[in-house]
Amino acid sequence: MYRTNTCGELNLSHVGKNVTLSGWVQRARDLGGMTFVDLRDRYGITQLAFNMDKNAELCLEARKLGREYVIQVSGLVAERESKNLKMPTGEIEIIVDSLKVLNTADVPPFTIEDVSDGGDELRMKYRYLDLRRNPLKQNLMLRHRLAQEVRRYLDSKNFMEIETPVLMKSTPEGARDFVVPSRMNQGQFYALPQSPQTLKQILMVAGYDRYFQIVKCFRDEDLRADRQPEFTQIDCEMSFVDRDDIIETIEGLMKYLFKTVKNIEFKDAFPLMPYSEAMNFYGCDKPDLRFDMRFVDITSIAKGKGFGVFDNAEYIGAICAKGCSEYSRKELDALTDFVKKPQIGGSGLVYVKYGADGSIKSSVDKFYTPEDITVWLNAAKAEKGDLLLIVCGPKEKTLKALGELRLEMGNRLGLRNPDVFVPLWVVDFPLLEWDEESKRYFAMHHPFTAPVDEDVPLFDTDPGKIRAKAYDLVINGVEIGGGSVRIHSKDLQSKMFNAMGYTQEEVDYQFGFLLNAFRYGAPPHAGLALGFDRLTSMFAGLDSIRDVIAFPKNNAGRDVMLDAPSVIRDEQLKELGIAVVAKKE
RNA sequence: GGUUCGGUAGUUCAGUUGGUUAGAAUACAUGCCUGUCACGCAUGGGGUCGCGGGUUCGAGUCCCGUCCGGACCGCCA
Repeated sequence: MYRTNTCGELNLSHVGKNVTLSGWVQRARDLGGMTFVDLRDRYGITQLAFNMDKNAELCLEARKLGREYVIQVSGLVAERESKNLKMPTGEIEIIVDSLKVLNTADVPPFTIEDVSDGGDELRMKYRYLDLRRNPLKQNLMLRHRLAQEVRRYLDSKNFMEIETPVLMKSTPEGARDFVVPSRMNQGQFYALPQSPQTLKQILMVAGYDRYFQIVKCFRDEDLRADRQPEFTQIDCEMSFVDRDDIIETIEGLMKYLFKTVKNIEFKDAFPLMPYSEAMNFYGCDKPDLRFDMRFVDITSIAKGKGFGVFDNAEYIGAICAKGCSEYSRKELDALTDFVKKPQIGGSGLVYVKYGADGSIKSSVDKFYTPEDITVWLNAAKAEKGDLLLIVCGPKEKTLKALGELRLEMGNRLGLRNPDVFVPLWVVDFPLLEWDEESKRYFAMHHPFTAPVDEDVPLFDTDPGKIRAKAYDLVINGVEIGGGSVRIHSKDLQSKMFNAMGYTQEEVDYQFGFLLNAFRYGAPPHAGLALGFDRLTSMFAGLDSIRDVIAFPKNNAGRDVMLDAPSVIRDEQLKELGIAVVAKKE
């Protein structure tokens, strides 16, 4: 028997018991007359004590132990002479009477401590060592807990977990597909699912009216801190429901998760915000509502006073930064530089300092009287001591820049506390998005998304104005999930494909299987998918999803531990009927 | 495809206007130490300054190229 107990569970109540433990050597402290060894396993750390007086031979053995050696010890649980109340097992130690080295270990390339000295690349290469560290272990335990609670909750609501295939069919729109060559059908390819979208809709046709799956999805796009080429979704679909049923169900799930996993209670319903409001007042479709700082449109009241930059602008917007009227020239210059960065896209920044003494000082004093500026301050509900930041230019671009500036100010003012969670639903997204390059409409969500009923006539007049029965769950500025009510009527689906410029042949080739299914009694249905990695990282208080994934890929989409992707043998290629044009060795 | 930051000891980093033998901490090794728990003290080994080219009397430092890594933009229905 390798062990009678784990390294995390022994305490004063076990004193006097003989136990056997197995684990890794965290660290050894050799004091000369005695040696202490911290033994670690998944459950914790237990101190082992070796004494020269009592057992010199064994103590000398213990001195030879290196970091990360795998050992097995037996001995007596004893109360410590000097306790360490910082650790759960800190009141006891094991007086070891037998020690067995199960395996030696090379010196690890970085320290296996809570705060490691290892850089990202090294930790990825030796991921199995990184995963021994507490922070990573906590993250994976959190992920496991969340997955179990998701299953428990959805099961209690009559959802069925049904697996869908990983070898699927390539879809033309949306992200690039990862493809898998078929040996038995040479020249043909499977695609890995970007989401099980079409199959879950077919499950609705099949009558499984409440489906869910915690499922891997794949997108061959560039990576980010919060984007991996393979990621996990909590995928849901329901029949005989409308938008508000989905919102209610998923909100119930989220509240349950927050309560059971983080002990945070949400009493009120999550607010609904139309897409247009999010864009006009926060400059993005996933506003961070941990702080207010809504945009104030001062276009009409700031124009026409002879200040060319404003007079020629399509839109002039302001945000009010509370208590920032004493910002220095240097700070304002830094903010101006921030706004003018190419990624942000603003052309410049105008400020108004509303001093605590009621004084008004702005960068446009030459063009505006204090009375003019007071009108802006009132519009922004600014108080003495506040700072007004104003950006102007083409409307869409300016809203985006102002949105980035708002987040930057939120960071600077410490208003984005990771321990505070503010959820909302963004609704009424546009159904279609015009693409300048290909001169046609694309589905903003996907081509099976239903339009808002009263907007259907717009298919014939102004498709760009149609609102969709789509909804995103946003928490703290992060898109946690999204979904829609699906089209189940053949006529409506045709209108949709027409608006997107599809020919009947293209529709049949790409979506024939789904439309066929819909001919046999498709129920009204709707669904949603939650980003499981993002949800977990948010619960863990992390910005990156990499540390909540056991084996993530790096910035370039590589697994540096496995060294994948890699070239394959010529025989393999030949068998698949594939010729590689350019090989990257 | 683009922007930007970085690459120096096993590891994390410092390294001044270009200047003589490239440092610190930690890890590692050895020795001392009987209540440590980030133990302590002493000693020691450890470097292709990512790679290639250039400027220069002289390059870790400046220039060009390239590779690798991070963050971001594009992209992600």
